[in-house]
Amino acid sequence: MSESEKPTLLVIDGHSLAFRAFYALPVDSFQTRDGQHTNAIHGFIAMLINLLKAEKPTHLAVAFDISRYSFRTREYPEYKGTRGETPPEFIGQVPLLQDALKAMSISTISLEDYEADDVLATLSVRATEQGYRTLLVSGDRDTIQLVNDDVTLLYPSRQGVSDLTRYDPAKVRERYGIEPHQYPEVAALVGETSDNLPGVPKVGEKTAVKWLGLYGSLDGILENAEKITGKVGESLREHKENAVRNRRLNRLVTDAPVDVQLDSLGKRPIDEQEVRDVFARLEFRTLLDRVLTLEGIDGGEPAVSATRATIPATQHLLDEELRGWLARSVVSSPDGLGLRIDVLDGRPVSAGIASATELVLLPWQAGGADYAPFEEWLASDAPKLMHDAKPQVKALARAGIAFDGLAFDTQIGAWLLAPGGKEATLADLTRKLLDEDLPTSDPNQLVPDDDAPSAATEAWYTGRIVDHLRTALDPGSLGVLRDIEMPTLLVIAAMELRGVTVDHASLADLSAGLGSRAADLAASAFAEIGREVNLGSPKQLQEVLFEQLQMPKTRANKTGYSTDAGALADLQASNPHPFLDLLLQHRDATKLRQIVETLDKSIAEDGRIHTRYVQSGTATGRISSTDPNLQNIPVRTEEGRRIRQSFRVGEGYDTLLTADYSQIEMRIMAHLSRDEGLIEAFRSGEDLHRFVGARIFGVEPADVTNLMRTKVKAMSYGLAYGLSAFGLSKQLRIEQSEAKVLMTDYFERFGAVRDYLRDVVVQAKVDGYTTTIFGRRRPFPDLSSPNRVLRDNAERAALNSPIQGSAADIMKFAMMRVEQDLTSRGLRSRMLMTVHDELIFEVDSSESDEVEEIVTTRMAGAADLTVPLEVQLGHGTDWDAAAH
DNA sequence: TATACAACGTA
DNA sequence: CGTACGTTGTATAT
Repeated sequence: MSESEKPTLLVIDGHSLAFRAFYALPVDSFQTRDGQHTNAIHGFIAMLINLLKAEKPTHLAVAFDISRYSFRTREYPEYKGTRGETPPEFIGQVPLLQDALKAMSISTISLEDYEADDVLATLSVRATEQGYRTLLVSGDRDTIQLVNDDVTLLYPSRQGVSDLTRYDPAKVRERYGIEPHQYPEVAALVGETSDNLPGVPKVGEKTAVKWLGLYGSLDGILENAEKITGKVGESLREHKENAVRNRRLNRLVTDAPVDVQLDSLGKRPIDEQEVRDVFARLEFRTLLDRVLTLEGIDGGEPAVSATRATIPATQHLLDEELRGWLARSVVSSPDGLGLRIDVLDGRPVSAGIASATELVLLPWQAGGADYAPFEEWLASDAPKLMHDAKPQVKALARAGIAFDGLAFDTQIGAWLLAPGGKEATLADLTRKLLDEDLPTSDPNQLVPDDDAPSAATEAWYTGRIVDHLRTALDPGSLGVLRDIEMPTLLVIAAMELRGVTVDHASLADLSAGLGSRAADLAASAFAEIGREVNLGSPKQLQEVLFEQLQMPKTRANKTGYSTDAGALADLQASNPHPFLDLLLQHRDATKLRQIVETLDKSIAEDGRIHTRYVQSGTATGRISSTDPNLQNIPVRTEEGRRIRQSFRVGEGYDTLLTADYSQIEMRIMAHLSRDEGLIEAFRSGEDLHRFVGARIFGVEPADVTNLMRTKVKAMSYGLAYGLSAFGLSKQLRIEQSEAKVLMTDYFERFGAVRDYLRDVVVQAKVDGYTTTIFGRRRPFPDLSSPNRVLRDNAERAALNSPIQGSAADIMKFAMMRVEQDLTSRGLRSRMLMTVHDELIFEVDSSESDEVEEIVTTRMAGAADLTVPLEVQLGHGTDWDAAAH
C-alpha cells in the first residue's frame, strides 16, 4: 500500500487544545447573549475545521481527560500540582465542546485513571500496526515520544491554536537534536515545571542532549554519573532520582484499555440539524457556514474560495505599453496597486507593480526614459500599497524621484492589528494572514531556484495582504493608519535622511576624559577591596559585596542578588563603605563613555548621525529610535548634558530649536477623566504640582513647600503608570502608611481621576483592548489570565496605554502638520528629531520667527482637548543650549 | 557565535 | 509592588 493510500487517523488531545484555545482568544470577545463563554470552543472548532480541510483524515477522535487525577497522581501526588484553579470562564466550555463534536459525528474518548495522552499513545500504536498514517494533535510535549515514520505530531505554537507545527522524525531531530523516542529522557533530566516535575538543576535542554549523545540513554547517563565533572555532574548525582521518577511518569501508556475499534472512528457525515442547533446556541455563525461548506452543504453565505491562489505570470512592459497598463490598472484597482522597490545600498535598483490579477516587473533605473510613465505614476497621488515602505521611500528620495500616494503599508497595518510584537516581514504576513508561503530562495540550495520572490511577486502578495487587513482592521484602526501613520511615515523618512550634526572632536575629548576617570576610579575601588575584579560583572560584584565584605543581601534576581544603583544606595545607607561609592561613580563614567563611543561610531561621512526610527515597534503607538537610539541621550546630570552639547546645528543653519509639550500625559489624563480639579489646574495657568499640592495639603499655592511639591509630583506621574502605595513609598523613601494617606488624599480631591483609571481597566476587560482618543487599539489578552502577576501587569499597562498612546498620536499629528507647513511655505528650516514629547529643528535665523510660530501653533493645535496643550521652545547652537 | 539577563539611559 | 523603549557587557552554552 502506498503512503497516499493509507487511511489517516487524526487524534486530538481535547483538553489540552481547548485550553490553548482559551488562552489564545480573548475571553470577552466570545460570549453568548446569556453570558456563556465560548472562546475555547470557538478556537477548537476553528482549528478542527482547518485540520479537516488540510489533512483530510479518514478516521478521527478527540480524547478528553476525565479529571485531573490519574494513576500518575496516585504514584506522585504532586504531579501537575502547580496548576492553579481552572479559570471560571473555562469551566463549562468542555461539555459544550463535546456536544458540538457529537453533532459533528466525531467520537470522543475518555478513560478513567488515564490521561488523554495515554489514549493518543494507545491509538497511535494500534493504528500503526493496522497500517494507518496517524496525526496527533496535542499541546503536551511528552507526545513527541510517539512520533515515528507513520506518526506525526501537530503541536500548537505559542501564538495561537490554529498555528500548528508539524513534528515528524526529521523535525524532532532538527529542533531537539535527538530521536523522538529519546525526548522523554531529555524531559526527565530537564524537568517540566507545568507538570510540577523538577528535573536535575543546572541541566537544560542543551546539556541533556549532549549527554544523550555521549552515553546513548538516560540509563547510560546515570551509570556514568560519576564521570561527569563540574557543578552539573554534582547536581546530577544529587538529583538523579528526580530524573528516574520523571522518566517513569512521562512514559505514555501504549496499551491502555481503550475500548474502541479503529474502524468505528471512520469519518461520518455530520448531523446537520444537530450542528445547526448546537452552533446556534453557541452563536457561531461563521463557523456554522464553514462546517456546512466543508460537508458540501450550502451554508447560505458564499464560501471564500478554498483553492490556493496561484501567482499570475509576470509581464515586462515599457514606454507606451506601460503607460497604458498603468492607466487601465489605476482605474480598475481604485484601492491601489501593490508596489515594491528593490533597494541595494540605499538606491533603487528595480521595481514591481501588481494589481489583483497582473504583475509587472520593471528593471528600472531612475531617470531612464523607458520608464517615464512609471515615475509619473510614482509622483502622482494614485494609491500605492507597500510593505515596509520607509527604506523604499528613502531610496526614491535619494535618487531624486518624487513619490506620493502611499495608501497602505502592510507592516504598519499588521502592527495596528497586533501592536507590540516584532516587526513582521512580508513572508511573516503571507504565512500568518494568507496561510501561504512567500516563495523564497534557499541559500543552501545548489541550484538557486527561480522561485525567489521578485519585486513584482512581493508587490502582488502585498496587495493581497492589504485586502486581508482591510477587513481584519476595525474602522478606527484604518483611520489611524490612513490619517496618522501613513503621513507620519513620510515625515520620519525625511528626518532620517536629514540626520543631525554631531561633533566628533568634542565626543573624542569627552571619551578620553571619562576613560581616564573610569580607570582612576577602578584603581581606587580595587585598593579598597585589595584585589582586582571586573566591576562590570554583577557576578563578581556579588562575590565582593556579599562574601568578602559580608554586606546584607539585597533584592533577589534570577542570578543572585541585585547590584543595581538602588540596591547599592541602600547598602551605602546601612553599611557605608568607600567601595560602594567608587563603584557607583565608576558605573556612571563607563556608562557615559559607552554612550559617547556608540554615538561617535555612528557619525556618518556627512558628519551627521542618521538614526532609524521604528514606526511599528511599540505597543502604545510611540516611535522608537535605533542605530543609534537618540531617544535616550543623557540629560539629568551635568556630565550627561555634555553629550548633548556635541549635538550641533548643522552647516548652513544658525540654531537648533527644541519644542516640547509640557506635561502632555497629565493633560491627557485631565481630558480623559474630565476631572474638574485637574482641568482647573491646567486652565489656571498655575504650576501644576503647586496647584495640586495646595488642594491636597489644604494650603495656599504659595505655601506649598518643595517637599510637598516633590511628593505630589511623584504621585501625579506615578498615577498614569498604576503606581501602588508600596512603589510610591519606595520612591519617596517615606513610610508606606504615609504614601497611602497621600494617595487617599489625592483621590479625595481628584476623584474623577481614580474613577477614570478604574474604568479604563474595566472597559479593557470587557472589550479585550484599550483605545486612544484617536482610535488606536491595543489588545490585552492577559487581563483575563489566571496568573496574578500577568494580570496585574496587564492592568497597569492597560491603564497607561490610552494616555501614552494618545500623547503619541498627538505628537504624530503635530509632526505631519509642522512638516507640511515648513514645506508648503518654502522654508528651508527643517525638523530633525523626535523624542516622544519633544521635537528638534535646524533653523535658518531669517526664518526663526515664522518657524517658531508654526511649531507652536501646530503642536498646541494638534488636538482639541478640554485643557490647553502648552509648548515650550528653546534655541541654541547645541542641543543642551537649546533646552530651556 | 548566539541568547538571556542585569543594568541603565530617555520620555 | 510604575508605563514605554534600545543598548551594553557579562555569563552561558554552542
